[in-house]
Amino acid sequence: MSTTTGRRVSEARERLLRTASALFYAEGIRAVGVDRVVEEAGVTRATFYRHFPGKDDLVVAYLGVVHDAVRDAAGEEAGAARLRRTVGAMTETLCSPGFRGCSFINAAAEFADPDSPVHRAVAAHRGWLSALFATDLAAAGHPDPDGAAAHLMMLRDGAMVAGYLADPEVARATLLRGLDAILDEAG
Amino acid sequence: MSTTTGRRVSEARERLLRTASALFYAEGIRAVGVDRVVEEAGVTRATFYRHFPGKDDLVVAYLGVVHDAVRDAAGEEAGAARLRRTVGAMTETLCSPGFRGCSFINAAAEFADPDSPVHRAVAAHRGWLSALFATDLAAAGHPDPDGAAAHLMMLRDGAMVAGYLADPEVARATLLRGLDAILDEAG
DNA sequence: CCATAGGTAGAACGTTCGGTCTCTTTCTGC
DNA sequence: GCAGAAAGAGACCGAACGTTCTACCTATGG
Repeated sequence: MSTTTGRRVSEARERLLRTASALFYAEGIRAVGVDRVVEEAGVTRATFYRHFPGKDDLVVAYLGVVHDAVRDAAGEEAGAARLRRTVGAMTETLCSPGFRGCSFINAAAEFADPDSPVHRAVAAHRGWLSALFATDLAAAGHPDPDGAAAHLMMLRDGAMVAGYLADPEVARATLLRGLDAILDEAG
Repeated sequence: MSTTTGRRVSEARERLLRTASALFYAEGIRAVGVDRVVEEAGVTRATFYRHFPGKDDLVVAYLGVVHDAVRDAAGEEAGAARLRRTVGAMTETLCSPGFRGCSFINAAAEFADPDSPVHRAVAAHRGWLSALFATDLAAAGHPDPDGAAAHLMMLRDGAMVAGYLADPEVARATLLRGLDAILDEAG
């Protein structure tokens, strides 16, 4: 077990990932070069390439960070409560300053090739989220969990876009109202 | 009036714009360089820079082409009919092969700076579309045209994303059903 | 018939891109 | 105290980026 004691899982790697996440989200992925990330992380190029095979891997790691945050916000036990918690967390993010839309939707806009690792990561997250919605809806006794999950996913996507390019408060209220309506269809 | 007779408003310019539109939409704006556009349009760099001050202007022109197409699909006389026609045209696009989402949402993902000409063009189109929705809703006798327009805009945005990253048929049906529900609130 | 505008052709600009390299320093575990 | 991994410093690569340039050709309109 007891692996390298000192700086645990590489302090430089964490700084790299944190810096890249902020930059990619705020300015766009293709708009930010490796130079920028490396410089603002206070790390040398050599160090970057020791931790990541290439820029694409950094992008995938960035999306992994966002995915983990959503997963952690959701929690464990399936049901209407988790659904409200998950969607509630989204509406919080939606209205916070610096919100620039959904990381995954934005990434898919930049990486069109379905075979690209980045595009695959987007598809994986969206598949996971849809499945979570469907599971919770089923646990809440919804007669058509899959259809309702697809519907809810669309509402969420619209809210994410509107939170960036329109009024976040309206987006928040509309998404919450939509969730209530879907939950009303269940028991 | 009678300006240059021959090739009307510059054949080369039109080829440039057509090629750029296809490329930008299919692969992303930052992913496509001037070299690619110029080469695939069968035109030299000098010709490109005689017609466009720079790449940004080409991007804005591309968004203008898309905007014009939406405007033409909408038509003139305000009301429920125009609303159905406009949204109906969107659901057609949504389900057609090669659909890669909304040009404006995708452009905003790549151009984060609100002062950028590209971001401004996105905001302008979205403002125009929201206003069109509100006008039609008001003409149809909706009690809260602005609120309903914001709601419809969110449904549209969600459908655009879902048409690209999820099931287009579901997106189409859900958007159409949402429009009906909103129209039911009116007379 | 000549001026002019729009086109082609293609070299070149400086910058940035993603990525690789060598050399030295620092820290940890044995 | 010494081996070895992790990181710093920074030069370097070829390619692509957006952009500018000169030179020549070819239509038109006056």
